Amino acid sequence: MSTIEHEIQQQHFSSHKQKAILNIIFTANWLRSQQLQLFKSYGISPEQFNVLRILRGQKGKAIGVNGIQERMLDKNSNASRLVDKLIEKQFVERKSCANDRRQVEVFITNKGLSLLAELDEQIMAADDKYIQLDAAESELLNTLLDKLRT
Amino acid sequence: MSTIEHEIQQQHFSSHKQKAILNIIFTANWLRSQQLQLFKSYGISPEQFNVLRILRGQKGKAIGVNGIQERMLDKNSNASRLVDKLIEKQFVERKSCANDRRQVEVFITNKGLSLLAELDEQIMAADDKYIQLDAAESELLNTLLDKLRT
DNA sequence: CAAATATATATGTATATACATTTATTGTGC
DNA sequence: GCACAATAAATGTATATACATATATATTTG
Repeated sequence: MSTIEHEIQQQHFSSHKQKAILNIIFTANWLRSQQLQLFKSYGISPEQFNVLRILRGQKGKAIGVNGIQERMLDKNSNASRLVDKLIEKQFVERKSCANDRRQVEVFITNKGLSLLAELDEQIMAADDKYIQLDAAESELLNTLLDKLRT
Repeated sequence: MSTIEHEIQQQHFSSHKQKAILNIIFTANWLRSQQLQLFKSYGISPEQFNVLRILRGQKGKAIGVNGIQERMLDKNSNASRLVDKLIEKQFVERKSCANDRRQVEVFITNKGLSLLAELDEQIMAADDKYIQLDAAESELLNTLLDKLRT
């Protein structure tokens, strides 16, 4: 019994669409909670982890704070400060850009890559375990979410 | 083109499931962003709005801070402080409980009900407009999300 | 009944988001 | 070239979450 009705103790919704909105928000919070413990044990937040993955995805190619922001899951986040936190922990480096001195170029360090290699694997293993969807259902879910935002 | 691939500029995902996780989190943030402007014009946050709706749902029946927390979309939120903010704005009242003096009973005021009546209608109208799912698709989405968390 | 335990709520602190503003630099029109 | 707008990033401040701890009251147990 993990219906949204049960989870938020609400029996009536004005429409399936309104219910879906609450369900998406609730499920996103639930997902975050599931992952938090693991993140915490590595001294990093889900948002910082997201930034690290973006940087790894660059494969050494230069990216600025703006580029990170555009690729983030939350477009209203504040990449500048997240990068600060990651620099403190030596997971990323900041280099000033020669061509355009307004820009900075952000790179993931070897220490950052090591962390990701380990944490990423554990997060994915955990996800696979507690997310009760098969590939076809996941694909359908992606289709619906993409359509929702069209 | 509002596929998640495009939105976060990432072409490769390790599985449909992993992609779905990012899609849910991204979509929840997107939904929040869509609603924020409207909330802001009424001097309230989405989380405070959620608390007000919970209180309205009580139809005058007493509920404590704990009960609010259990019904919230984010179980890790902090109902106590959200109630504080709502009291400042006179949208809710706090009464000490006679039977159990540890508890407080929280009620929505007429001012709070008026706000909800107006804002709720506008939020739902806006949602209907920018959420591109029909009732059947919404129902399917709810089924998938409920299953995911099983 | 007193001491220990449990419960309801509040509070302290670190992190993150929302949004306006600031600072530094670059590009453009005249 | 210079004033002015545009851009990249950083910063200030309010709100919210995550989690540990504190405070008050209630319940249980010896």
